[in-house]
Amino acid sequence: MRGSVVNFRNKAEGAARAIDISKLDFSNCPVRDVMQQIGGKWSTLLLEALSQQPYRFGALRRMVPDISQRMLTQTLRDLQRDGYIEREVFPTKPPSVEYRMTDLGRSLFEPLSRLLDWAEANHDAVRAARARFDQTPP
Amino acid sequence: MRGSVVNFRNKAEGAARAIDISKLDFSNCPVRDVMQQIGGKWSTLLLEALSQQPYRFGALRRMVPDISQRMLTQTLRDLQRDGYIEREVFPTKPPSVEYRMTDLGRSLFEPLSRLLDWAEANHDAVRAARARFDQTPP
DNA sequence: CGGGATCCATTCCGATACTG
DNA sequence: CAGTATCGGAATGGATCCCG
Repeated sequence: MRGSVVNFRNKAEGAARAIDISKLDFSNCPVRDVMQQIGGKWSTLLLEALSQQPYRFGALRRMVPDISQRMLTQTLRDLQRDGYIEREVFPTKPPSVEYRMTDLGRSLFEPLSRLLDWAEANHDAVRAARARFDQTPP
Repeated sequence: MRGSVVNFRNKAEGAARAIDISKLDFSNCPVRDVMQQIGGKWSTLLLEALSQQPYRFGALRRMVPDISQRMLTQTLRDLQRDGYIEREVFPTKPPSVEYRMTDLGRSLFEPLSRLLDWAEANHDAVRAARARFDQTPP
């Protein structure tokens, strides 16, 4: 398993004592840290869009019709912050801004894409399981 | 791309008119529907744990020391609802409950695991990008 | 056109207390 | 042991208005 589930080495290792949870830094866990961002409501949708080709702000907005302007801006900024996408401003009037994937983003999207393929292929099975669960007596 | 980004066929296709967003059912989008659950704060951690072997409630609690009892219960129920894990109750005194992955869960964890591998391998790059972004002038 | 700033609703999550 | 119930705070996301 990737280190431990929480990805840290207990400094009191060898001492079979209880560990002080408050002293641990769980943000060092890659699973948590990366999945946090990927798991956002709009992240994968935008990564999928930008995996095809660069798009401008307005184009992305049209591709994901129910995203708010605020969340589009914010999600794009967060993806840029993590190094998955780049932002280029063209000083035209009115200005235009283009977003494109970075190499890091493309390397992320490789395994991510396989997961999305799975989601599409097994969506029915998941929905069926859900329906079954919801119908059994409480 | 998997259908459109939002995964629906515009029924007014061919008519280049604006579509009525309020009439669309975005929950039919597998990407959204599956990633929603996977993206939860604890889901991947628990899936990773259970991908190894079945575990009891208390064991999972110890493997993820900072999860609350409430969230452990709830996340496990949600994962069970989606068909990724099974729950078996042994009517001992006191009762013991074991959680194990289903075939569906194992098939999900295959691509998911690749993504977690990526996260572990590229965590430093992500953190570096983040630090760079946060240091550039506001 | 591509945002920033504000305000508000919802949802998520943790802490605590109680139970078969 | 493995939950359930309730509460409150934090985080998340949407709506609206403004701006260069």
